[in-house]
Amino acid sequence: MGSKSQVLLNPQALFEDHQDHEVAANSQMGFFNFPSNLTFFQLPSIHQTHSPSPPFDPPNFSISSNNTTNNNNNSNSNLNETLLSSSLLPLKPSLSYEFAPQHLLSLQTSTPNLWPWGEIGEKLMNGKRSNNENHQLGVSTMKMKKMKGRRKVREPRFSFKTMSDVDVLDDGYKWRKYGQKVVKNTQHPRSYYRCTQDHCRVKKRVERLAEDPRMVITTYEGRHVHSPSHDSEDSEAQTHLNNFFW
DNA sequence: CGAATTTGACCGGCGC
DNA sequence: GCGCCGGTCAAATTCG
Repeated sequence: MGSKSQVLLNPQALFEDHQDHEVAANSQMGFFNFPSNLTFFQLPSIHQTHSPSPPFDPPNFSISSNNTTNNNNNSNSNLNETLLSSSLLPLKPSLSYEFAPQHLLSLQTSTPNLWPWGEIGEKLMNGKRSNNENHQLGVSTMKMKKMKGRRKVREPRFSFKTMSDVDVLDDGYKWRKYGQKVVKNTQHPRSYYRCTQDHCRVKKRVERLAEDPRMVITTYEGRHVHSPSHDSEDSEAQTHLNNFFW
C-alpha cells in the first residue's frame, strides 16, 4: 500500500568477529548486493555522538526504495552492487565526519578483495600460532569437531539493520533455511540460512529487532566463492563485479 | 516426486 | 560439573 515508501533507513552496519573487533577496525569497506529497487544515498554528514563503548563507530547511511513494494518480492530484478560500508574506521566518539560521495559509487574502479577477511583473521591470530591450518575460511564441521581443545574459529560476520516488512532481502543469492530458533528476550524467532551453492559455506541469519519489530537484522557469515545465482544472465557490468562478492 | 521448510533433538561453549 | 543457550542436524512434513 505504501507507495514510494522510504522503507530502509539508517541501517547500522556492524562487523563482528569472535576474536575481537579489530577486524572491523581494519576493514576498509565492503560490498554487498541489494535489489535494484533500492537506491542508495548518503547522508550529508554524520555526527557521531555515541558513547565511547563501541570500539568503532558504525557507518551511517540511508537506503530508499523507489518502487511500490508489493509483498512478493520477485527476484528477477537486477541487483545493484552497493557499497555498504565505507569509512568504517576506528573513530573517536563524538567525532563528526562525512562520506565522500565517490565512495558510494566507485564500484567499478575499486579493486577486488577490499574485504580481506581471511587475511585479517590470520593476521590477528598468527601472533601465537604458526600453523594456520585451521584458520582458513571454510572449515568444515568435521574439522571443527576434530580440533577439540583448540580454539574454535568462526568466520567473520557482518550484519546490518534495515527497516523492512519482508524478512529476507533478496541479495541475489539462493538460500536454504536450515534452522529457526527463538532467542532469549526476543519475541521473534531467528532464522538460519545457508547458501545453496555447492561448496559455498556462507550462512546468514535473519531476525527482527525486539525493540522495533519493523527492523530486520541480517547477519552474514563468510564469503561466497561464486557469483550471485541468477536465473537469467544479466548485465555485463555485473559479471566482472561479482567475482569478489560473498 | 524432488526440493525446500519445519521443528524437536542434539551438540558444544560458557558462566556459575 | 551442570544447566543454559545459541547454533546445527535431520527426520518429518509441506511445497511446487
